[in-house]
Amino acid sequence: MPSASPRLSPADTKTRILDAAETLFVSGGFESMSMRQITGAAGVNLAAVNYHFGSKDALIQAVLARRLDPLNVQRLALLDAFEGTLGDRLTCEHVLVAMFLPAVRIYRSRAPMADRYLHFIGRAYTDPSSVVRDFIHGNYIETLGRFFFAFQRTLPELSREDLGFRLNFAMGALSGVLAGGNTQRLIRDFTQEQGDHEGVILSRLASLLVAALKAPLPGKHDATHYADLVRDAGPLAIDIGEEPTPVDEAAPTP
Amino acid sequence: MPSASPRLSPADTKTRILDAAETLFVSGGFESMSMRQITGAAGVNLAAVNYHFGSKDALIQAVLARRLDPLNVQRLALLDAFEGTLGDRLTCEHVLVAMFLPAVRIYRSRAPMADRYLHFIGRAYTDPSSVVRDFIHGNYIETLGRFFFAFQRTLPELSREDLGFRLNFAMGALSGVLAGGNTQRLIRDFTQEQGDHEGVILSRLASLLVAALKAPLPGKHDATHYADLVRDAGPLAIDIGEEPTPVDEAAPTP
DNA sequence: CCATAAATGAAACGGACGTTTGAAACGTCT
DNA sequence: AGACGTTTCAAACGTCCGTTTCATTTATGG
Repeated sequence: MPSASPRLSPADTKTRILDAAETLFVSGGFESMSMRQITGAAGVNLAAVNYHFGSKDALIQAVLARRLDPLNVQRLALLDAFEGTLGDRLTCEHVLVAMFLPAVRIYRSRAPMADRYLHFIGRAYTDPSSVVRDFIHGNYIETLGRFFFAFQRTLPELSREDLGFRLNFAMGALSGVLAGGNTQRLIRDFTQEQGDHEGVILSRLASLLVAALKAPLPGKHDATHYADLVRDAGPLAIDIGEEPTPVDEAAPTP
Repeated sequence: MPSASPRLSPADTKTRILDAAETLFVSGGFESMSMRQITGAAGVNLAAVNYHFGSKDALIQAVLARRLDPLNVQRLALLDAFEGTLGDRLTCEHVLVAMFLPAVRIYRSRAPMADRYLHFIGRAYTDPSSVVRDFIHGNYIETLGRFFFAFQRTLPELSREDLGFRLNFAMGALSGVLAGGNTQRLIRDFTQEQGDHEGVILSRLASLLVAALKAPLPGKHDATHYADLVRDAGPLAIDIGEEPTPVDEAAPTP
């Protein structure tokens, strides 16, 4: 009879911890995943996380970096390639493709894992904990900055702050969708009956985001159409309570 | 000299707790807000939360219900009014108006508070904790069900599951946008230079969501356009690591 | 084969968590 | 005034948290 539990290689231990932490993070967010849950699910000792990563904060940063770093590398490489090839003929659509094609390709190359991967991205971008938010902001502001200037080149009529805001809008919408999971169904739906060529997927996704990025023209007709509906609705007595008293951030208990 | 801290009325105590909890929830999510933070910020005793609400879980449910219940009441009333008035002439756009007009009116009626209000809604719909998720799902599945059938009436060509999925998509996108905060800027942007009549706001919002709800027609032209861009991108060597070993949800430490 | 570094294991650390307790302070009656 | 129900208060409860310690086991190089 072989030994009951053969020792794992160090690389295996680190990978098992990362995998377990990633799963728990997707299902409950950063604050709700405990070291004992992580190490228990990974089948390693409780002290292993602090030994291999240093702390829980450092662990979640490793979890995030493992998935998001290669994505950003590919995005920047694609943007560089487009800019080098096209020069001034670069369009807003090219930049969008550079942003989303890497994720779409990952989806297609790893079908069983891709759904989880995209769900993870959505969770990472919407997690409320400051550890995750600060990491996302700190480590990807560089990538976002590059894309910001690229978009600015292709949409010169937008001011700095206009563009920054609309980029936030587009990223927020995408994150919200991904955080809901079930992106496999999303992509299948967006590519119905056409075969899932990457071009089709991207055209569906981009058509929504281009609408947010390019300033919608006034379009009096639509406005008045909805104004009619609003008039039909009549007045609504809405009461959502009083203005809350501001919270002072003083220490709770000394 | 008057007494240092005059006793508050019970209603004030409950309201102060709700306000403080709401603020802390928006800034850090459910799991990261502690009872000592909440009561400290509200200026009440630590035991007050358990006395007035019973538990931390019950408190967050009260926080959520205070803001979301009146919203759903208004949404359902508006939907009823539309259905009663229009009958079979009800359109997909009417149902969208019934869903979003209450939030838009709240925004307009309480300018300084509305931004925080919409930010709160976004956080509530994206919080990863199971307490919040279960409450959202349990208490609003009824409202969602009513809107589901209304949408189904106006979009009969979509199957049950098709429509359910696309509703999830639309709600996810909206939640992601709202969770990012700064919705004041969003609405100002969507209504630029036209005065912020409700009809204009809704036409901007709805134009995005209608695109998600109504099945996008194949549109070969767009697809091939993006396919060209994808071809320009060339092959990408993407490695996101191995398939993670599944996590067994066994108890961490007995 | 033994010395050395790397990795794991079991157990405990101080602290923060949500919750409970029991007494004190308050408002409200007859 | 006094009794009663309600609300506040300080203090402590047991539990779980992230982290640390230190002995032990495993792999590696001379």
